[in-house]
Amino acid sequence: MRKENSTNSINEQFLFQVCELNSAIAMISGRWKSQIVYSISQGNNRFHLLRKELPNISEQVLGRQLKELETHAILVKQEIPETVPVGVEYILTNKGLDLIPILESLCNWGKTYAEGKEISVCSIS
Amino acid sequence: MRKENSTNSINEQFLFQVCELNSAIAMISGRWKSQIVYSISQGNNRFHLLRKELPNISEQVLGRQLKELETHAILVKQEIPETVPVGVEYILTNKGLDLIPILESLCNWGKTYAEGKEISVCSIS
DNA sequence: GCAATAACGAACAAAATTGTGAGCCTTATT
DNA sequence: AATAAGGCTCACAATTTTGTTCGTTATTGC
Repeated sequence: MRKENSTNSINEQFLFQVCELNSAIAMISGRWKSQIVYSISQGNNRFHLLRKELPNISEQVLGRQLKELETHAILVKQEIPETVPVGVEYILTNKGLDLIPILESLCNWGKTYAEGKEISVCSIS
Repeated sequence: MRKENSTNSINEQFLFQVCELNSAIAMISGRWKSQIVYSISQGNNRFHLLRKELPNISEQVLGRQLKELETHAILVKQEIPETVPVGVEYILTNKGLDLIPILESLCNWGKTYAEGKEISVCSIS
């Protein structure tokens, strides 16, 4: 899927080395990702619950995003024992949980300015 | 460039309405964007300074990202008076400045786990 | 027997992002 | 006269992300 030596991925690697900020953002950007993380933190930790929360997502896309979040160790998949067919729960790791307050501040930042807080420049430079 | 009625952009709109979190992330994701914002906050607020900081970026791409950040009111362009040819400074708005501490926490979050902090799940659920 | 639920995977297609090559304007310097 | 600095823009190509279609496993309900 990824070309190892495209300028695009070379640049991506370069940024990852400049600062972890860039890899952090790469982990949480992606169409549904941060919303999925947030929904799981709210208790929607099953495949079908997430589908209900995100009615427009297709199953393939949801599965793909979950797998990527798992790759980045933001969540883990756990089979629920004694269920047939076997049910699966998605659990945030401590890494994923640490992300929640940051997502909340991003959310508040967005809200503040969407609700009309004045945007200006501080001209004393 | 954007198709108004693609599923992709419908889904994007849907997420924007679910929570400002998603629009916030949309504003800062994009190959060089958060690094540019951070660099400007560190004083690299001219086109050519940013090029020095990001040696692999092309002028076209830098210009495009700056314009998008301007569209989202994260920064503004200001001509420096009395310069010939006219110089341009990029200044973070208060919206952009408010973003900096959030970017810093994201950066720390990334660093913490990249440096090997143990990742685990809290099994008391 | 047929549909539904839960949880995906593979292959492919559509759309979006990112990068490339070239060009433009003005002034100062060599 | 040619080149460089500073700051861009356009059209197009390459790459990546996102979405679609179909198929799978196993069990319960009608």
